[in-house]
Amino acid sequence: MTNFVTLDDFDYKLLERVRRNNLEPARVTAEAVGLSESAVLRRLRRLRAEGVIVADVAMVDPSRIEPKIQIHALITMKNQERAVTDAFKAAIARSPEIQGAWDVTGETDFLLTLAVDSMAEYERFCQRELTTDHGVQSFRTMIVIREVVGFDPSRAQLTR
Amino acid sequence: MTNFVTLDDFDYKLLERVRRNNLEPARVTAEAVGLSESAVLRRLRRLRAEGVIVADVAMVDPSRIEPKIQIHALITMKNQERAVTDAFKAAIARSPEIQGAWDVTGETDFLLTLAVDSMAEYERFCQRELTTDHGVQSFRTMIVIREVVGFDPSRAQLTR
DNA sequence: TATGAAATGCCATAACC
DNA sequence: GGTTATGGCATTTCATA
Repeated sequence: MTNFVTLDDFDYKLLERVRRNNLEPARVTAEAVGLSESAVLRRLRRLRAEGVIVADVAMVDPSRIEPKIQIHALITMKNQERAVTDAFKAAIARSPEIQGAWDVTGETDFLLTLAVDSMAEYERFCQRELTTDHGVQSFRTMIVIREVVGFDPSRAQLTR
Repeated sequence: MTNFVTLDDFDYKLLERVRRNNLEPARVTAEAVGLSESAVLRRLRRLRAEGVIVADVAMVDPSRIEPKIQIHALITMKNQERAVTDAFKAAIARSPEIQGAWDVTGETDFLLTLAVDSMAEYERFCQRELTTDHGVQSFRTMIVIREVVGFDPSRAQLTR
C-alpha cells in the first residue's frame, strides 16, 4: 500500500482526463490520448486496483442546496504529549463539521477547515472539541469571507 | 447558477451515495434507495443539469505517484485597496501550486493551501507571488507534517 | 409531473491475436 | 497494445396515476 508506482506518459494523460471527468466514454478518451479503447480501460482498471485512483465520485455544490459557513481554525496545544494529541486527532477526525485537518509547523499545531450551517453550530463544535479538555490551549478562528480559488477537482490532493 | 434548489429525501439519498461512488450501477442504487432504475437515472440527470452535481471525477492519490510537500500560508496585505487585492487574487488563482485560497477574517487577510515538490519550488512561488510587489506585507508559512483528516470526497465542499 | 416497465443502442468486459 | 464477441448498463419510449 505504501510503495510508489511508476507511470508512463499515457497514464498521466489518462489521469489528467479522468480527474476532470470520469464518465467520459473510453472511446472518446482513447482518441484523445492516442490509444485503443481497451487499452484505456485496462490502464484505468490498473490505476484503480493499484490505488492511484482512490475513488470515483460526484462533486456536489452545497451552496446550491444550503448556505454553508466555511471556517479555518488554528489550534495551539498545551503540550505535545502523544496521548493527548492522538486523542485530539481522533476526536477531530470523528467530527462531521471537519473538512480537513493538518498537523503543521510554526507557532500553531493544527490547522482545521470546517463547514457549518451557522455560527451556533461552530460554537457547539468549539465547546465540544476545543474548550473541553482535549489539550487545546488556544485557537484562532478565521471565517471565510469569499473563496478566491474554488475547489478544483483536478487539483484535489488525496493523502494518507 | 442562481437560485437555490429544493430536493426531496430521494435526492438527498442519491447524492449521499453518488458522492461516495458515482460508478455504481443504477440498478444497485435503485434498490438501496427504494426507487426504480429509471427514476434513479432521471433524478441524477436532473441533479447534474441543475448544477447540484458539478463534476464527476476520479480522485487521485498523488502520494502514490510523487511525494508532495503540503503548505499553508497566512497572508497579510499592506492595505485593502480593491485594485491590489484583486490583482493578488488573480495571480493566486493562476498559480499551479495553489490548491485553495480563502479571504478570511482576523489578523490575516488570506489563507492559501499549496502543494509543491520541494521547498525550492515553494521559495520560487514566494518570490514570484508574495515578495514581488503584489501588495503582500507579510506571510506566515505552515508546513504540513502529517495529514490528520485525509481529504474525504463525501465531505468535499464546492463553493461558488 | 412523477413513476415503473420494456425495447433499443451504447459501452465495458474478457478472451483472443 | 490492438481486435472482436459477449454481457451489462443507460437511454428512450410508453403506459399509468
